[in-house]
Amino acid sequence: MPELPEVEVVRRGLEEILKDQPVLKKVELMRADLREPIPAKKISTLIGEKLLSVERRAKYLLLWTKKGALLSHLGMTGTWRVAPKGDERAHDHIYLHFGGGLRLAYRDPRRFGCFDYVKDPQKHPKLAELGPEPLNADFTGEVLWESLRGKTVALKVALMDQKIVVGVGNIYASEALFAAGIKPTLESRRLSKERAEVLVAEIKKILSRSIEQGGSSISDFAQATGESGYFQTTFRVYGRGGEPCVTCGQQVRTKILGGRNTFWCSHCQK
DNA sequence: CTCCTATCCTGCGAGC
DNA sequence: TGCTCGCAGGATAGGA
Repeated sequence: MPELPEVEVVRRGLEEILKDQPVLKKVELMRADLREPIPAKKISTLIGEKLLSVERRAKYLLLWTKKGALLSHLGMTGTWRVAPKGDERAHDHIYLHFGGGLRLAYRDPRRFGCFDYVKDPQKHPKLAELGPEPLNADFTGEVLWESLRGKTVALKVALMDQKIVVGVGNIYASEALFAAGIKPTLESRRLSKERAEVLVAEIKKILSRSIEQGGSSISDFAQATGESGYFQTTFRVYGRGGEPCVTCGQQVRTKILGGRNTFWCSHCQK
């Protein structure tokens, strides 16, 4: 589910739910590992603390207490939900119990997600090497262009590289390139500065529009995190291989790039 | 260094 | 209906 917009929607939902909650009373692990072992002992540092805010960095969530944060990555299939007593489901791996009786469940069938305890984000190995946030003002066409210098990988692969820019995953990479009229197979170093500006503008536009639409699903956050109407309705190329391009009618092409299926229109994207 | 591939894991839809 | 196959929104290790 989660690229940047979905994680941001989850962040907002979690922050709303956790606002004014009493202290975290118990962390219940239903298994010892996901993609990696869950550091239960370190995480237990947070017990007895209030959750003060929820931060998003790239596709990571940081649930902050004054002692440190619980780091949560949703992988491909991770979700958070409010799970009242009786609402236990297969693949619930972690329950957070709060003083007032609220229980939050982390569910992740494929277990590609991960957890950690973070004290200083700057020093955390998973966070330290991340590239710029696409929605921040410091992510500009020039910055992107600079970081693509000399790179021979397909532009679409570079967009999914979290060192170049964070939060753009397989769907939004295809969608942003379509919106910018740039073919995903273009060698990264061949992107002109001018076209980099266009691409950055489209990335920002598409991510923020998606967050806005996902925002409407915050109310049913407890049921189905992140599954906003955006997905079914507004993809222009993703998942539409062989179908006519929404702009010109030519067949949408597909190709595996960086191990992931990629969609584009060779008439509209040069 | 950079780039590419395989891999972790379960669920679901397509096709037989 | 039931089975198998291929594919799925991420990230990383290891090899070339």
